[in-house]
Amino acid sequence: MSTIGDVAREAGVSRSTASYALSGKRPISDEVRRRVLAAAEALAYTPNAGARALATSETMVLGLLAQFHEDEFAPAMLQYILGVTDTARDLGYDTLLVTEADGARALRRITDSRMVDGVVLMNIAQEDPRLPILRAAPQPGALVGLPGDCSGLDVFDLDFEEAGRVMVDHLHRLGHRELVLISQPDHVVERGGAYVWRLRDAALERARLLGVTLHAVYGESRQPAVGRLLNGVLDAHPSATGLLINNEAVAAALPSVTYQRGLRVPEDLSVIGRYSAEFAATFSLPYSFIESAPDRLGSMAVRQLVRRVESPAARNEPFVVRFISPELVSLKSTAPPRPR
Amino acid sequence: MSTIGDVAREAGVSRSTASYALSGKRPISDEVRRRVLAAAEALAYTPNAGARALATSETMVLGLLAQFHEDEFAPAMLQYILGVTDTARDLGYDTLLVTEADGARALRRITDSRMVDGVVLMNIAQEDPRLPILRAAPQPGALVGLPGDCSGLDVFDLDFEEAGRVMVDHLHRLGHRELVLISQPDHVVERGGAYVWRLRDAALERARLLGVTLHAVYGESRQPAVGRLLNGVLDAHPSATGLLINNEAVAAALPSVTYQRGLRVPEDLSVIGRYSAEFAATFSLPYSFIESAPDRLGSMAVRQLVRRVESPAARNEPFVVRFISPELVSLKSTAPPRPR
DNA sequence: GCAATGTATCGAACCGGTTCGACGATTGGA
DNA sequence: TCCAATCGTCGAACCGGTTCGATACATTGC
Repeated sequence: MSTIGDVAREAGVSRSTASYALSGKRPISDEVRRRVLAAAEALAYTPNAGARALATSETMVLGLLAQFHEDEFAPAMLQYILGVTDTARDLGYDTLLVTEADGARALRRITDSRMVDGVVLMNIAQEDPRLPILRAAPQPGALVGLPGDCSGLDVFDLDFEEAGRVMVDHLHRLGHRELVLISQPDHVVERGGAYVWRLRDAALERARLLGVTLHAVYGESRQPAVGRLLNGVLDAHPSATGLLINNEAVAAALPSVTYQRGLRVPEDLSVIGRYSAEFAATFSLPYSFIESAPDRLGSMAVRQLVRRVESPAARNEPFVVRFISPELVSLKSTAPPRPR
Repeated sequence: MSTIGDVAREAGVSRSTASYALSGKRPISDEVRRRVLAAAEALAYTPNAGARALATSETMVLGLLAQFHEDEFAPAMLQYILGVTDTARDLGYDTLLVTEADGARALRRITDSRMVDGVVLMNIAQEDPRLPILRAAPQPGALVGLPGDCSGLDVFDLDFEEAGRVMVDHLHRLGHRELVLISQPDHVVERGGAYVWRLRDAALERARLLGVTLHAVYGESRQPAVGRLLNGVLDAHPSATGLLINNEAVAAALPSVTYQRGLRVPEDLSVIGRYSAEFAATFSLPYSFIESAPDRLGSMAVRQLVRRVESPAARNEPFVVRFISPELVSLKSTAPPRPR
């Protein structure tokens, strides 16, 4: 491989002149610039990333910490990841994907060694052990997901509270008075997945205000437990007329259960999910849903991160906590209730 | 952040001595080693990745080129990715995930700039424009998927030909004489997805030998087209008693279609898929399937890649093309045929 | 006609590691 | 007692970029 020294020699100038001609950071005569560019072209010169990182303290790489837990629905994660990698590339960055189980250690490794200019954290827990490390790190970071303590961090998440209220309001307006909300499995909550109770508590509160009965149950995330759970829930609450689903795996499993039981949606049962349009299309889910906008969230996180990485001024701006408002996309899976 | 110079000063030795004490590449007295390690600990010293890469020409990063096409089923890809990242980490490497649409340009970028020590390529096409670049690159590479020309490359893939034969054999043995094989969409083949016709042609050949009628149809990968397609296929071939599915999206969509049509599996229809156990569990697919072993393939590719990266001897070994033999996992979705 | 200004280029230092060759101090053998 | 070998450490060079300060030369102003 050729170095900038080779290019300089080929063009008959010094290394520094070659560097300036390529970067444009100092005025260079047209003649010399032309020669340097031609030499670089001829030698297929590409700057060495390590050397450049050493000299400039910029790697043009962002870290992406994502975790794939047994009890979470992996396909839903993928869209967040693609939102991040696509936007990063648009802004000129590559993405180091880290899926290590010990996220704290991984974070320390990639920040301390200066492999990355910034990091995006996903699967944020209420008390996330990675956050103290991120706050102390020299690089900026952005979160997709809401932790207990947002201080010193840029945070992006869906407004799950509002999502819970929108779901309840919508079915209440149609006349429903008894609903079931299926959340994520227990472990997700125990691990600190706050979005589960954020949506649930807001939904319960709104239901209470409206005089609607809301049964909140935990879900499952793997088959065949999901199917059993769904059947159990429908058996246990025969008079419930609406189903709210804050759990991708349950949503994906629902169609076969309703077919099996001969339930029609929305005639016999109204259903609202919470996932992305992409997810709905992939799994052909015929339910109205709250758009969870994973690509938008990933993209927003990266944009803010890159702002801070690239501008010293931006690094001192106050931190932001930004919620995407839930949008209810209607696929006509809700209707006025009818006793089952 | 502290540098090795800081550590050396703190320990009262030269930078080179500190380096040797930490790496163990030259004998160092116990006393000095102790002081250096203590200093490194006290200063929370972590080597700068860029500097080390520059000095050693090793980045401890592997590139992973994956593409997410509109007409492919994204969740299936995820498992290959995790197979790669997990194994890479076990071997001490981080993973640069590149999902850029222009894979050839991306590959050139990360190899020329020496950001990675090696690359894993996925979504291999018959005539893949990335392969000439990979062959010319200074870093070794490994492929998950079989291209038209394997020369100069390590290649890992499922034995799709054998998979096609196993499917046909299995149903033939049960007494089936008319089958339908649903493949990937047209575009996948046009783009060079050889695995589609590798399985299909082998299945057709075996069916011909056995005197079995095999209707080979293209699939779809997005809803609602998938559902329409499935219904169309079942309408068009009312006397077919077995379904072979080489298409994750179609497999995922099949349960709701069979429920809708009141078809029982395996009583009315025998079904065999081709996907991973993980995929089957995630989507609660009740069909016997050929295990496509994405995690194993990703892992094998990385192991071979790292061997070549780390050992100059291994770099000169002959290239390997290794096929995983298809294993039929029975979930009892096949039975002797009965006219529909 | 000469100082002041501006423009294009060069040399050297630096980023933070690793590694090679040399050197002084100890040890062992003759 | 002297020399060779061994061990532990140091200084310097190097990896391949970027950037600062200096310099040479051309241009402008008075």
